[in-house]
Amino acid sequence: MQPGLPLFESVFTIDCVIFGFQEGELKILLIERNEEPYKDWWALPGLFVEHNEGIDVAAERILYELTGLRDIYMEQLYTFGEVNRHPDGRVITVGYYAMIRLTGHKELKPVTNYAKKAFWHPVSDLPTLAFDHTAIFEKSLQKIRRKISYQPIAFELLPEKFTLTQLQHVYESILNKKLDKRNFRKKMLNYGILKELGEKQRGVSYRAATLYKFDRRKYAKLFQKELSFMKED
Amino acid sequence: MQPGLPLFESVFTIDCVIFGFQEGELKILLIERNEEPYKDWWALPGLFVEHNEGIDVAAERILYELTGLRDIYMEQLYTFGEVNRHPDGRVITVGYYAMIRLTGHKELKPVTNYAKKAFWHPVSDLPTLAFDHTAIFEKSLQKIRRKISYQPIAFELLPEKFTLTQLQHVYESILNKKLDKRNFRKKMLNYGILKELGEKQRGVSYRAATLYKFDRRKYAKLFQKELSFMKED
DNA sequence: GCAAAAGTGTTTCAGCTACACCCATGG
DNA sequence: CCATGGGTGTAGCTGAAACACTTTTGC
Repeated sequence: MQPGLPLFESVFTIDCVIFGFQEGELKILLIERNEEPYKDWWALPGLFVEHNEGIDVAAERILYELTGLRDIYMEQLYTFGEVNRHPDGRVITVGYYAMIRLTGHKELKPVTNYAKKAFWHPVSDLPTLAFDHTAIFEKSLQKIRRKISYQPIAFELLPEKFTLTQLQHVYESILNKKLDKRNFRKKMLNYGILKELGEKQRGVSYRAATLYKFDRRKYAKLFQKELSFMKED
Repeated sequence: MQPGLPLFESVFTIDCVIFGFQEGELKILLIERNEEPYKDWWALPGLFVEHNEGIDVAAERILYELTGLRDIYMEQLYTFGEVNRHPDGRVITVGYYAMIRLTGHKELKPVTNYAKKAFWHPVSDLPTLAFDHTAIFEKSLQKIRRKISYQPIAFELLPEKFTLTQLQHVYESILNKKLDKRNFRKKMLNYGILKELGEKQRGVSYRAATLYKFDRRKYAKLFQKELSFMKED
C-alpha cells in the first residue's frame, strides 16, 4: 500500500453469477466449497481481489479460472457490504454476472483449490447457498430480467447460429413466463437485428427451422445504445 | 481485523451524488476539497468507510454530516475499482445517489475538515470534478433517468405538497426534455397515486394551482413494487 | 401415417402523441 | 387590463395481445 492513504483497509472479494442456457433451461454455475467457513456448501464462485488489480480484471480472472473463457459478456451487479455477511469479519464483495454460451461439449476446467467441484444448476431449483449468495443471485436475476427488455443480452447465451424458437426459450426462461409464438417472431423480426442465414437446422427429427444470427452491426446502427425489447410484465 | 481472513486488504471509500431540485433545476451537492490530492478541486462528497461499518450505514453518515438529514432516499449506484482512479494507490469506491427535498430555507451544515465549502450546482453546468467523479455523476444521472420511468422517485425531490407543474418540471429536468402539459397531467392523474388536497397555492401572482401529495399507500396497493412511468425516449 | 415442431395474419384494444384556447389571479 | 401560469378534450396512430391451423420432416 502506498503512502498518503489512511489505514482504512477492508477485505474485499468478487463473487460471480455465471449464467448459461442448457437443455432449454437457464442455469448458473455453482461450486462446492472445500474450505471453512461454509465447507461443503454450494456457493457462487468468488475470489479475493489482489492489490493493484482492478475489480473488472479480477472478475474476468474468476471466469477464466473456472471456464477457460475470455471476452465474455460480464457486468457489475451490486456491492454487498453488510458487516455480518461473512462470519470471519467484515468482507465487502462486489457481485458480477456473466453470460456464456454452453455449446454442450464445453467442459469446465479443473476447479481451484477452495472448491471441490463445479456444476450447472437450473435457477428454478437452487439449493441454499453459502453466505448471502442467495441474495446476490436473486439480485442478478432481477437485473437480467429488466435488462433483457432493453438490451440484446439473450444472444450471449446462444450459439452464433440459432433458431427463433431457441431465442424464444431464452426469453421465456429469463422472464419465467410463456410468450406467444407469433407475436414473438413478428416483433423480433421487425427489429431488423436478426440476419437470416440461408441454412436450416440439421439432424432434427421434425421440420428443420431456419437459422439466424444476431447482426451486431445493424443493431449498433439502429440504436446507438439501447432498444425497448419485450414488455416487462 | 479478525483472524481467519487472508491479508488482501484494500482502501475503500464511499462517494455520494446528492440530487436536489431548486429554482426549477436539477442540482447536485459538490464540495471544494481542502486536501491533497485534488486540493481546491470540486468533488463529490465522500468518506472512508470504517472498520465494522456497513456500506449503507457509511453512505447515510455522509449525508447526515453534510446536510443534517436522515431517512433520505438513497440507493447504491456502482462500484469503481480501477487501479488508477486515485493517484495515491488503489482505492475502491462505492458510489451512492440520494435525493433530498430542498425547501429553500434548509441550510447546509458546516462541512467536514477535508472540504472548504459545499454548494448546489446545476447538473447542466458542472465543473470538471476531481478523481473519476465526473464518471460517477454521469452514471448516477443515467440511472435516475431510467429509474424515473418505473419508480416514483420524482416525489423525493419535491416538498410534501406540490403542484402538477412542479412535478412536471422535475420530470423534465431529469429527462432533459420538454413534456406535453396535457398528456403529462392526464397520465399522472390516471395512475391514481396522487391525492388532491383541498388547497391551492398561496402568494403567487397568477392563478393559484391545486396542491397534490403523493399517496404512498395507494401506490403500494396498486403496484407491489413497480410501475411503468413515463416512456423513455 | 404419425409425432413433433415450424411457420404464418388478422382483429381488437389500450395507451401515446399532437395539438390550442379560455380561465383565474395579482399587480 | 395585462402578464403569467393553470387548466382542459379529442382524434389519429401505433404497438401489444389474443388467437388456430397448415406445413415439413424423420422415423
